[in-house]
Amino acid sequence: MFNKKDKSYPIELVADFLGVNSRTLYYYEKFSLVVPLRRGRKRYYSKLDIRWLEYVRELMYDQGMNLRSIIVLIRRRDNVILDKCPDEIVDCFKNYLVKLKDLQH
Amino acid sequence: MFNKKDKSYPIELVADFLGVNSRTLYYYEKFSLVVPLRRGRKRYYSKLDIRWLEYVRELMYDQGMNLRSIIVLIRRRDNVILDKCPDEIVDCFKNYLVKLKDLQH
DNA sequence: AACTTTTTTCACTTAAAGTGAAAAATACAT
DNA sequence: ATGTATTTTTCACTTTAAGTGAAAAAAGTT
Repeated sequence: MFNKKDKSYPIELVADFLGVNSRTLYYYEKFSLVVPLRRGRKRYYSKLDIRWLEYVRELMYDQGMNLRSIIVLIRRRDNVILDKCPDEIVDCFKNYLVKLKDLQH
Repeated sequence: MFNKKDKSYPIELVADFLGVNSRTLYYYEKFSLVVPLRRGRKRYYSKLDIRWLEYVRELMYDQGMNLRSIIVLIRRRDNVILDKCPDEIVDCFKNYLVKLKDLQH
């Protein structure tokens, strides 16, 4: 069985799911906001990575926070703000994968 | 005696002390980041206001946070990040006032 | 009324966040 | 190995938040 930390999702899939350009994920990586696994040159993201990115997007788009603030909060291990990332987001991504498979047949 | 909540410092003085343009303080007011007392049209800031603004500047300039993030943290009453505003800042401002008086003689 | 101070408005600058397009690097199939 | 497809990287551009300059508007003072 796979677990949440297995890095197995390629960048385009993740970007599509999040509704962002893959360049945005490269951009986030510059700030170590997310660090995918590299097999050769290719990047692979885990479910936890994706869940985390979903939360980052929420903070930035719904709330208007910037990257630096999120980095500050991580550095301060500010659990008040960082522990509020719900499980349902992962399930949402699961559904997306199912839909994607359906489309490919 | 005056206490820290007495609103008694005019905007130009505060702006000078903080090293910002007074327009910046008007700008912050739009977001209710600081709310000075109005006597007629004129604005007066308290020592607590000033201490708070000092801290806001530190978060923004030293750490790179943006206004929205600070507002989010206030709304969440995030004491982890908001309680770190030290008393010395107030003393620093006191010294500034003394110096200013000296210069006027 | 004339002058000063404070506030407000408009337009501009700067930098962060993000994106498009194309070049470069790599992997893949024949 | 050679041509094709995929992924990464670079460059340049757009958009928006934050901040500022200048001048008009409003108020206060003498």
